[in-house]
Amino acid sequence: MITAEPDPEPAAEGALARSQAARRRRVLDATLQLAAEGGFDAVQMRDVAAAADVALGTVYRYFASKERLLLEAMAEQQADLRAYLDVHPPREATPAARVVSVLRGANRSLREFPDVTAAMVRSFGTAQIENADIVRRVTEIMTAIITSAIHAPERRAATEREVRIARILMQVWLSSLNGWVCGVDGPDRVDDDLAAAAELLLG
Amino acid sequence: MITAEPDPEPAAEGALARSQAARRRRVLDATLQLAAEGGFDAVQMRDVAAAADVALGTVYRYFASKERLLLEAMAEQQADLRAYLDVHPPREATPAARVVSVLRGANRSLREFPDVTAAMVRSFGTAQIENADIVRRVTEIMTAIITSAIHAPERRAATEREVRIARILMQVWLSSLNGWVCGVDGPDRVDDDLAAAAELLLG
DNA sequence: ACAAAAATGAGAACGTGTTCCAATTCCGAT
DNA sequence: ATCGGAATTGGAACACGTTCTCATTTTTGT
Repeated sequence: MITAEPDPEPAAEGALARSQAARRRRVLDATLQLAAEGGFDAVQMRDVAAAADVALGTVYRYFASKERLLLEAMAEQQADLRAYLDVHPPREATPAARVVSVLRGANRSLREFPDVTAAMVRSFGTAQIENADIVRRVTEIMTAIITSAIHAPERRAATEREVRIARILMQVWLSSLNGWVCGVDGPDRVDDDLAAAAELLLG
Repeated sequence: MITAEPDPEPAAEGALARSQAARRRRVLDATLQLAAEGGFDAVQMRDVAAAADVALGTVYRYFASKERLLLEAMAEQQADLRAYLDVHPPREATPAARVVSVLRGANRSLREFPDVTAAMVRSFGTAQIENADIVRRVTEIMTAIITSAIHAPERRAATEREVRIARILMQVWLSSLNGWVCGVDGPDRVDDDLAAAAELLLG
């Protein structure tokens, strides 16, 4: 079992690493599944463990808290979006139009699973110091998505000013999502806020 | 006891209303006290009740949840700030400078009690639909504070553009506070973000 | 002053996130 | 094939937000 590797995957270290990766994935998938069905409250750790076919303690071995679990799922989601956009950059003519296009697309996805989005945004809003690293990672990915949109398709380095603008847009995005999932505003408001901000900052 | 009113207060409806107001105040004060000492986690409902010299059930009669309790405290805090600024409007020459001045002052206060701020911002970030009304109230007050700063000392109605800018600044403010209380950024970053945004939007 | 109604107090009880533990299983190396 | 250590399991246990009950007090209307 040490030398014989029936697994076509050449990268993985060994059986342990593979089964751990599989476990981790099952837990994340169970989380998304439960969140899609009933939002934050439906993501109950005992249920996550059961759905992932794993013991409760194992969930906590992989994710230190429910908050962390949802934040890691969020980071993964954003990383996926970023990877997609690397392959399919926006084709609009102006920076403002590209930003609006990208973020509208992202919001369209988020709206398809409002409970998942709500669970993630809520976890984001409650994040504590012990999760600062993922929160930072998420914000960095979101900011990177926006800077890429600003000067796509050319991939030069972002200017100081562009970085500041991207950060503001990221913050508007997050605040607006929060307003949506809280029920303060409708989902269209997210798009509207971002379009207005992009216009004012880049138009 | 019906006609005789030893209380100098003429406005209140009756003894009940007065004792209720007093109770409510005690609960809010106890909340702030506990939050100041140990942040969100130290605001434990049983402790709030004990510190306010009130039964646990009574706390819940006045505030439907811990989240609501902290959000009402936040709304009150913001309302106080707004009232203060009505009396002491910023005297800087440009809109951007006035906005920066007002928000720096607000942040200075928030920094004095970081745990209180953290508790409030955290409650804001987790808000559910049942608290949409206070979340909206808080955001409206914050936005009003900013619009006032934009065109103080003259008190004309805000233009459409000004309202949109004020909303963006409010969202930047909230996101930045969230970044601070999460430990992602230092407290100075809040001021920096707002100064940069004000410059870009109003400069 | 008295009766009905509302508010409060005191505390038990429940749900869910989190922690902890003993027993077991699995992996990697000899 | 087997051993030592790590990972996992299953489940108990704990903490705190929340709900509920019932007795007691306070307020209101007559």
